[in-house]
Amino acid sequence: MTFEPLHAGFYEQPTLELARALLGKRLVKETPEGTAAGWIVETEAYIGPMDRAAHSYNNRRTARTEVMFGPSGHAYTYVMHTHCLVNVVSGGEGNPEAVLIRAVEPFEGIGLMISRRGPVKQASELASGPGKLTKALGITPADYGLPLTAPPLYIAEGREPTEISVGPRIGIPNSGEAKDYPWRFWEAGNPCVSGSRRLRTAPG
DNA sequence: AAGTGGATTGGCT
DNA sequence: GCCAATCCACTTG
Repeated sequence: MTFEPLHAGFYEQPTLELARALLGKRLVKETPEGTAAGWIVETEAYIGPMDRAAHSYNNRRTARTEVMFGPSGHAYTYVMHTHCLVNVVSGGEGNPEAVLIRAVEPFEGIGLMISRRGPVKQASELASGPGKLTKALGITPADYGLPLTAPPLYIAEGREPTEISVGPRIGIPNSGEAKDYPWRFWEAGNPCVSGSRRLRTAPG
């Protein structure tokens, strides 16, 4: 099954707005094994030169960050420890900004996701983290630089998120003030958001 | 040429 | 909560 990709203009909005707007959209990856897709339920914004947590902090331009300096709407993939993470490039040409996709809710190709991820207790755990979702959807470092406006990797219209929560980003304790910026967005109460299992016992 | 440190995850205490 | 797994970009010599 194929969905209609969002047009390139969608990615022209400011990065913080884009991070919100991506919630509820569908992230789709087509491979020879089949199509896997999920609703985006968690994102984080990384805003170039002034964001110490961003790889492009201080306009650092290297082979890895090169795609961030290019046009919006392309994929920035990179390897973290043993996992691949995927970002949506934003900010427009010359502005190295991006939105990290941190979690999706499985929508299509769930059997395929299970075969890639191995057995999980709950379907909500299949893609409830930035490294999990790339494995579940089959996104790899080979997807670096791909436009998100056409197969095999693209984002399509989805649903309206019920309620959006905002908070500081995850896993950047050594980034000075930047660690407290409220640049993480997620669907309130959605069990597919990263860390949901951990937080389930301590809600307010 | 070698060392360092992650935008993580899963398993064990 | 702690820690190993395991890889690569980037820095330093």
